[in-house]
Amino acid sequence: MSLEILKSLGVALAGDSGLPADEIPSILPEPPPPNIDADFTVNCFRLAQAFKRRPDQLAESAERTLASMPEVEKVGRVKAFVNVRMKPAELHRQCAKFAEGTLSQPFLPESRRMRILVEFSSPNTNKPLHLGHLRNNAIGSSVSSLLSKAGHKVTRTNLVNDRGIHICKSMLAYRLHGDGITPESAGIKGDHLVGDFYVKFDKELKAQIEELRASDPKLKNVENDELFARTSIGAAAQDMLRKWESGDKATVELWKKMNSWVLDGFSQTYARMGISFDKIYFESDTYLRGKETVEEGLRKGVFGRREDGAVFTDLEKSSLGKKILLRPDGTSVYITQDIGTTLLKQSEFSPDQQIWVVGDEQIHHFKTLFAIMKQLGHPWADRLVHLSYGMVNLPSGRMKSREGTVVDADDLFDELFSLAKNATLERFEGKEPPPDIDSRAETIAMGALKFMLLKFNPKTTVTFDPQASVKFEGDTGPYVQYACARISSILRKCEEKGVAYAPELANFAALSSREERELSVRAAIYQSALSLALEKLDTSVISSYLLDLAKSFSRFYREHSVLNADDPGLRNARMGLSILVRDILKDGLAILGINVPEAM
RNA sequence: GUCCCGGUAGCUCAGAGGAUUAGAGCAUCUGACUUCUAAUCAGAGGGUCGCAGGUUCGAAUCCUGCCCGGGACGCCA
Repeated sequence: MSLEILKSLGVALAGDSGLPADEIPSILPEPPPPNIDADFTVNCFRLAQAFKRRPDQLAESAERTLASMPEVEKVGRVKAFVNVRMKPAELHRQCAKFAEGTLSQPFLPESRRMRILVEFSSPNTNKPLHLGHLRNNAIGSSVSSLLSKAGHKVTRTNLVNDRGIHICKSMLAYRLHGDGITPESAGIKGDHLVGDFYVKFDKELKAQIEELRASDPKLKNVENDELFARTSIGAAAQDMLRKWESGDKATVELWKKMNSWVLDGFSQTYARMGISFDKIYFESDTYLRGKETVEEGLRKGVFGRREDGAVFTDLEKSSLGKKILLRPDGTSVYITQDIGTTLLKQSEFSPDQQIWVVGDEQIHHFKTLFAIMKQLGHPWADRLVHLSYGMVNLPSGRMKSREGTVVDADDLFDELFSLAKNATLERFEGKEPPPDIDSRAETIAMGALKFMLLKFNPKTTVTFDPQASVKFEGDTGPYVQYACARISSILRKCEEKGVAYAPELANFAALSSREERELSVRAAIYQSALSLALEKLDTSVISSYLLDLAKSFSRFYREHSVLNADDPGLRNARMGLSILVRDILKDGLAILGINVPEAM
């Protein structure tokens, strides 16, 4: 797919280059720099490789070919950039056709569509979700949507980490100090209630460690981790974990109760974010998996056994060193579980590809996991992907739950909601505020938050400044939403005046201004943005694109009136263009998980 | 010690396998609401692209070395 004119160009250039018809590279338009008088640029530096020609030669051929086309008004060339200006009617017709194609059908050819399983979020059930989880959720969810839009069959999964010593910490603190309190009796969300006990445990642990140190000067240089089991509270937590693993009734009951509180809280947070999963795995169900696979690998000689009985694998060849898979006592480690769940997901859904959205501190872990899958001879092992992302820091540094510096997800939602509501109220000063103000404010707040999380490349460690990040002006989600709301408003006004859109009346030849041309071309390159985002698995490409398109629209809006256009031909052409732009903005925002209010 | 990621305007970030005069938002300053919504638009100032070499007609981009920041290299998860 591309502009018709560029498809023809591709055919001509391929003919010159002796490429077979089914290997014609698709040529996507690029916006020209502002000082060049053209609608779009054909970048032959980028195309040179695909056409197996030298950039300058390719550009010369392209220039000649384009100059001979009737739709073309003017062609210019700077080095290997061919700048094209089309006759307005053709420009708008071809751009609209191309952009509509992108909206209405998956942009990957059927032969390249796969079944893909994405795992993201994966929270621990000992504390509520925070800003870091929100970045994970936003990335995982938007990448899943992008993959679907491309034409892949996507399964969204979440592996909830609901067992282990950290869970027992909250449980123990609850048993010691809970006094029968419940989310209902306390009037707080279950995940927050449990999180509070986690913090309590940690405080008490710290105090006990201090006591220990004070009582014995030899402990001065011993790590806190090593002192854990020597505190009464630490030992009790370990004991609780053992009891849980052996199925002790009272322990399991408490665990079930507290976990259900946390999971209830999570569902509310997910629901508010508009995130859902096709399958939720619980580590309490899966944590014993992987052992059989490791033992089988041992029998087949893929893995080795150490003198003390531990099972390990040698990944020296991949320069990953040796990795323990089973401890000397036969118990499994973190990666053993991941081996198990990877195979479980593989057998349940037979995906062609699995993607994990997990923080970049686990890059090494996933390299190891993938190398082991390859050792085990799985043909899909080459396609496993760790989509890693950087931390979200505060201006003051890292967020630390133990120090109370985490930005809580629910609190942030509430804060953004009230800011959005106040901003909306300000705009209705002296007037009756709209009845749907709460839903508007919620849409705007979530739009601002998700856009903020998704406008950066996932790999970068980002700084979240609570003061600055919470704005609704500039490069933000609300800016893009606002462009949509304005278009809706234009269309409402048109309808009120009885001049609803009539495509057959549109005179696209009349759209000759710089703003109108630019807007059409931006709309047409939507697919380029999606393709690039897919290739990089980076939805920030889409955020940037949507900002550009919204900016182009805002400029157009300032310069040209739709409703008061000189004649029906021009008005309908502008309406058609505006509708297309709104549809693209909505479509792109939907990939990012952002809704659009009808009015703002 | 080894490996990975980053260092671009005061701040937060874009700059796809080299390529048209390095971009955007915020912040600062100037201008635009009797008009389809000013959550907007137009404009100004602000950069030795961490440093030093190299490859190239051409480097923020590729190569080497160094400096700075973050992370990983667990029988933690």
